[in-house]
Amino acid sequence: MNYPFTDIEKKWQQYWDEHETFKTVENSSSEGTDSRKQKLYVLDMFPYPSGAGLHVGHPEGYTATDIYCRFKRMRGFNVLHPMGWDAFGLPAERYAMTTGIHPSITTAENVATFKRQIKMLGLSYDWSREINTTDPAYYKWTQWIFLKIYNSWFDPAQQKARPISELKIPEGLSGKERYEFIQSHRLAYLAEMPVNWCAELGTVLANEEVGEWVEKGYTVERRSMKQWMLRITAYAERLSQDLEGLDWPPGIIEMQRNWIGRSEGAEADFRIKNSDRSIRIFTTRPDTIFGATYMVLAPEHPLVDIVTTPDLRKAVDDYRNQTKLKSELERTALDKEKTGVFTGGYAINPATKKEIPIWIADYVILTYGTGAIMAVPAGDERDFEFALKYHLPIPSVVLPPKEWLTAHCRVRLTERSESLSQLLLNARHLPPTIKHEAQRIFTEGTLNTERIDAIIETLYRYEDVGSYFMEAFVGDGVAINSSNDEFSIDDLPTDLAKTKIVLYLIQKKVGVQAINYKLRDWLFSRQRYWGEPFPIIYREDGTVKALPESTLPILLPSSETFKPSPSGESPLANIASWVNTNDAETGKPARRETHTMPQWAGSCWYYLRYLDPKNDNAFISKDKEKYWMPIDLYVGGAEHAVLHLLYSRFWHKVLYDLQYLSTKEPFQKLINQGTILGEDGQKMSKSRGNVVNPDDVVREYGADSLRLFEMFMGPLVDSKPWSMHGVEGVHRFLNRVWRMMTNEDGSLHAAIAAAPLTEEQERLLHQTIKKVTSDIETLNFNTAISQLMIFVNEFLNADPKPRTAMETFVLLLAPFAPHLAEELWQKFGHAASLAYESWPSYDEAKTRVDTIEMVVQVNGKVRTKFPASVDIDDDALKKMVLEDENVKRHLDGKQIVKVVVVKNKLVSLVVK
RNA sequence: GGGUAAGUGGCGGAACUGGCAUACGCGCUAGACUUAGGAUCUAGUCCCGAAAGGGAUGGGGGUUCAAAUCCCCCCUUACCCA
Repeated sequence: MNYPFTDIEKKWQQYWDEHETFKTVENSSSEGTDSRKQKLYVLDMFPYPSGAGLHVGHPEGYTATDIYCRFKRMRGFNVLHPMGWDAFGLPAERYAMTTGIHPSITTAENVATFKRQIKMLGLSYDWSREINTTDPAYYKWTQWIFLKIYNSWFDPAQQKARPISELKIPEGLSGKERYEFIQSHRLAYLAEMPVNWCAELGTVLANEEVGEWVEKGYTVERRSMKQWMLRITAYAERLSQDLEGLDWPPGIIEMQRNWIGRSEGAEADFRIKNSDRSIRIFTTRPDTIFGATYMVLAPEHPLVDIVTTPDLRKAVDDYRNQTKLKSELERTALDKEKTGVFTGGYAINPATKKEIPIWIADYVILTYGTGAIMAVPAGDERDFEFALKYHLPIPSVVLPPKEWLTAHCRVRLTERSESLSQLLLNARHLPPTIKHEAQRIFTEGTLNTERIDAIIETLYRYEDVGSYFMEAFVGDGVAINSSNDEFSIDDLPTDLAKTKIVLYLIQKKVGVQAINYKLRDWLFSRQRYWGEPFPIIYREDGTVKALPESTLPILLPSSETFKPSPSGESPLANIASWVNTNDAETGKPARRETHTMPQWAGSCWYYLRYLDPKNDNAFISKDKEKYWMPIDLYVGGAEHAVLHLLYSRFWHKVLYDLQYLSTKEPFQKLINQGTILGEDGQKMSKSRGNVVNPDDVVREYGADSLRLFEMFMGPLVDSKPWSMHGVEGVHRFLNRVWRMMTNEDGSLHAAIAAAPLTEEQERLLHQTIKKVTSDIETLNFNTAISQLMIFVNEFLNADPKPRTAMETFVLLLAPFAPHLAEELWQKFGHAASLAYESWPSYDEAKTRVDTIEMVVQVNGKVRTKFPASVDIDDDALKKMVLEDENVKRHLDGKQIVKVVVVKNKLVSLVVK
């Protein structure tokens, strides 16, 4: 017989709703009430309400935080635990394009489904704080934050954002220059950037979508367009630095670091031959500059037009067109064959003063570094490969260690061989003396390892690296072949060589020390309908004007047309009545910005809005922010390890700099729940047909069983496969709990009585309290549940069942299976919900046993076990050990060399 | 190719700072109750062995009285980066 979970769950969900059991109020000390309560902000990453509804992956994290919150409430914390909807986004828009149903309608439906499903799980959210990023009352403030970002600049001296009004403007700038100076300093700025345009789909794609459509055979083209950028790179250093104090999984911190990709190096100018222009490059290895035998510009680099000679114009243009079709990933993949074309132009290497050819190649990316590199084929894998392919010289500039040379030499010099002789004859650049010496050693037959090493080194020093070695040496070594008539770094180890060459470049005014970040500025425009409109208009003269705060929100027009225009512009561009407006100040006509913000925008700050969701006057009140922030626990999928968390941290820091927030970082502690795989161990997906729907599970076994199983499967952070049998297992457990507590007719079990606990029962009770308490604290829910099972296995058939033990158990079970626990709690005669009952405490002394099983090892093997009283003194114990028959048998005729006693665990004898 | 995490029964997993490997659950086997069972209860369940005993935490080596746990090498898987 199943316990009546459906009725119970419905009943308590209704109770919690009606009594607003989980509604949270601030209790700042000024209000006086509950000021002793410590605040706790526990947050789930809010979902995108897709049409498919919840899958069993969602409840994993939600249940974990719910258990934690319910536990903490019972421990006297003032807990904030909200939920909301990240509801702007592409799928709704796509769906709209095929069905003609407005995204706001599908979104509302999907939210309703998600909410129903989440509510059916009995999660203790404070629903009065529910937010939705598509709600104008919400996105009003998203737009407001954008204005704050737009109206700020980054002061490098103070390393922080400041209001644009505090920007110092150089004297004597004309009106236009002045405007451009200001625009170029804003944290939000317009720039010509490539978008992923797919003509067949008639839409622009997000970077992460490109792969999917290209695979399906569509052509995705890079097309340049003026777009909004956010100057996140200004914060690169702080975003990297402030990871330090966070309680995050080390792997995630590492991923953020890699994404920011800080690298130290130098920038240097290479003058273009027959021109007064020069090409600026960034390199992490300025010490290899003497080995730069050609340059490579990104195909989109603005100087390409200047350096290209008429005869090569066509080849260059063709190549540039091809590049447009490639994604950045394709371009930079190491295993792809490198391609490029010569422009006909030359530059002067500032170190060697030699003319070197300028190429373009798609493996150089315009937005990384300066979009141009000095190619040092001996010191960089990609340059090496490229130089081999196009027969460019590969001189050595850093001497690798011996082992590297031997391992990577193309010729095996292990013995007298034709190859060596051939090698030496072919070597073109060896100084004659060395050549003779080598030949002599060979013919005289005194070729030993040492001499071979010397020959290999000589080849490396004087010959073309590509001819004799298999790859580029990218490590640190000693500089060679690196001098000109006024300067040398020869014989210096890499780190010193770097310093010295940078000083030289600085002195010559052709270079500077520089730090580069892989992080790019954030492309913040989307050519979409279903997103936040920008509070921006363009005046007739082309200048940008930010709309005043008082005009917010700028509402998304309720258009029937969602398709983008053929030009790749946003669908909003088609709505003339919306686009064409007036500048309220001058009354002159103006056009609205037709791009919308990316989905990340709303999720960048949602955690703040929960604190003050109804505030019409501010995005958040200072008091509330101060009371609740930072977030004490943030749980979500690892797929957001980089972008969402980075973008949020960036916005947070801007708002912090502008003194709207009191914390530098939003998410103090972060946990990534693992993926729940299908029953077959594969990722759950419709196409594999292994998707588990939580509705089915709840109908069949109840929400408490679903919750319990998701937590029992294994550690929260691991990925693990689903198992219906496993759900049945925990469901059986809940049935046993029910039978332990109730009679057939549902009344409180007859055996429950005010009886004293046996010593054993008492110990198990206290051990259970202890284990469950510490396991919830550390989020080890699987082992907490095991302990609850052990308890039930013991008490199920006990008679009498001591009432205190039973009531305590209900409280321990409550965070995991709250519906069942509430129902049982009521059966015990309690009128109110147990949500704020105080959590059971335990007595450490009562968790201890007084006899333990002592293990005796002889030479590392367990030979016997016997009961011994706790804390027995060593001498008495030894005596017992030596009297033991089994031990005697193994000691027979041997000497005891050593005795190790581990208190209350074991005795280990070493005998000979 | 680089980085990170992980590899324990038929399966999910447990084992605190090195101290009885396999808790808890699933599955399986036998039995009980039942008209019936995909309900419930009882017992058993790492491998070899009749037993004594021996072996086993991906593989190999090391440190130690003692290693799933610490160190070195290798293999495999997952994720991230290139």
